[in-house]
Amino acid sequence: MRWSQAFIPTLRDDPADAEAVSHRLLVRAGYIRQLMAGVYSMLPLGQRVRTKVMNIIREEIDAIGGQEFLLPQMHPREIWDRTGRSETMADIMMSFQDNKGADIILGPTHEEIFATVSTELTSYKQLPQLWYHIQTKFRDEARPKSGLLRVREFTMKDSYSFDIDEAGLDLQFDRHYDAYVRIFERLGMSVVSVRASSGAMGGKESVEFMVRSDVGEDEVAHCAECGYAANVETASSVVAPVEDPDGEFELERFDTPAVRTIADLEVFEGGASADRQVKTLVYVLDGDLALVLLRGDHVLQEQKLKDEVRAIVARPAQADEIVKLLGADAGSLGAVGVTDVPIYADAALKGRTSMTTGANTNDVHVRGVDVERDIGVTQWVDVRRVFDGEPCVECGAPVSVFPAIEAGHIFKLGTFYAEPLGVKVLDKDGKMVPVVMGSYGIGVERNMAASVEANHDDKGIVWPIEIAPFHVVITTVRPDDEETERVSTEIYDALVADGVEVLLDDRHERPGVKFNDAELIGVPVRITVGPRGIQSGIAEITERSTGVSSEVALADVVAAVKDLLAA
RNA sequence: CGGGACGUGGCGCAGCUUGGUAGCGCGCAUCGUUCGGGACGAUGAGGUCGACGGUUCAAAUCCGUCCGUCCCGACCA
Repeated sequence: MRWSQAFIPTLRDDPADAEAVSHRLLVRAGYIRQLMAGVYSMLPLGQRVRTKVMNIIREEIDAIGGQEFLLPQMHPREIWDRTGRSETMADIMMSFQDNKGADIILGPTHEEIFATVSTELTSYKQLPQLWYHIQTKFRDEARPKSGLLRVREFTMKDSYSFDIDEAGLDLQFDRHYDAYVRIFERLGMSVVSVRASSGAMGGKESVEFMVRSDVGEDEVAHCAECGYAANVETASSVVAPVEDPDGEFELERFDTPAVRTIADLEVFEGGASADRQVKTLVYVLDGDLALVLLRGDHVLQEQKLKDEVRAIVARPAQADEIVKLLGADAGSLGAVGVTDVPIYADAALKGRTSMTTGANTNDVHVRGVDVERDIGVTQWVDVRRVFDGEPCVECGAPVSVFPAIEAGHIFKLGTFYAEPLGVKVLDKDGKMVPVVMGSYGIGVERNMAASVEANHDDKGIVWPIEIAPFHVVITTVRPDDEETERVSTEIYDALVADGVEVLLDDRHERPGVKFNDAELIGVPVRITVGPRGIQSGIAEITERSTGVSSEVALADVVAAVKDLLAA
């Protein structure tokens, strides 16, 4: 491709308000343009990279036995009603009515549709199966952000495995795990795999692949010592023990005028330090009120709560709901004597005595609380958020908590979809059994952006060779010079004949402009051809990643470049 | 969904307080001089000032409504 004929609209100014480097660079270097919130056009450079990312994924999934499908983007609502997800995922679903008035959903994912196709499986002899497609997904995210990292329309490779039993699922799951590791490696990213919450997906076990990044929206707790890694949505850590005073204590109400927070009570005369208070939260879990108790200095992790009590929707109760239930405002709440709603207490409160908590009367607290004696705990749970530096549950070393981009997510679904959608086969004994499923997702454009987050410098993008839009850029220093044009075209033709993807920068620009643009768009290898070099029979080869240049005899340029690319 | 900000040539912005019919930088076109790390000069093209409504002799500017985009938070496979 000759640059003078290519559409590569590079910009000198950063786009306004771009907070993620990858977004800034992809826009400036002419890869993408925004059409509306969370919806992007791929320009030629972007589409070349996107295609390469998809091909890498395709290769790796094919390599573990995947069969490629293409399922539709429009789904009849009824199918989603059957699994209940038209309810549970309602807030992110894009939908419309066709001209007949039928409800159509633009697929946010494809479990239901693959499961529908799979009802044609009839025998255990047909299993295992591994099906996938690479298709556009629509998710009406409340807040798209960070360019390609969080969008409303995107491409995803999602695969689905079908097995006769758990053992088969485990095998397919492990194969996907390895395939994903290879994919991320080829995309130039180091990932940490973490235990995750499966959220609205149903099923039980899931693993997320996380790329550490300041613009990531998830948080990972990771122990460098033993390798423990979990999304903070499921992570645990060791609780620093607190010594309670010896002896039996009676419940004792006392006035605490104007005390409304844990911190207030800490400094109040006769109060208690945060770790000797019981924090009482009122939550609405799938429509029902419940109390959630934590140690005063601990923070609730909502997803952990949802997982513990198997709730789909959780929200803090509103002020009026709280007063109606407990008779006091937030700030004076306690669980002592409460019997009419479930009480979920965090494990860190177990065995604690002489604690202080609200008395369910405004401006009154109660001390001397023995948690197990005085509170009717329905269920002990682990719902505490993990913080950086706390001891690892596995080995005791301090864990680090850092933000990360979720690059891929794999799930063991079990029979969550097979049951309602009737995916059943006859087993060896002629018995009808539900098929055991897994699902495995990886977002194409998000991974493009994540790769840029991981591979850039102050000059621009530094693509790994496998996904670079072009392998080589030939920068002609004087395109108007006949010899330069002839020599650079010769090199270009020779490389192209060898299957190398080359961009010939024949634009009539000053060299500085062309060098800067080449670096900005991130082409891995640059060949500089100009009259000065031709006179002494050489061209210059520069590696983008290191910036290192070497002068090579014109006759050896093609071989030298191919060596570089192969390395 | 709550809070905040913004919307003016392709891109980045000023002008709005105090109404008088639009300007700067970059980019773009032509010509010339340049040319191994973002050149310079001359000439030129390009704008329903987000939309609709109102006030006014007159609206980018004042008022109202709506739409859009971004940021913080909530939410989120």
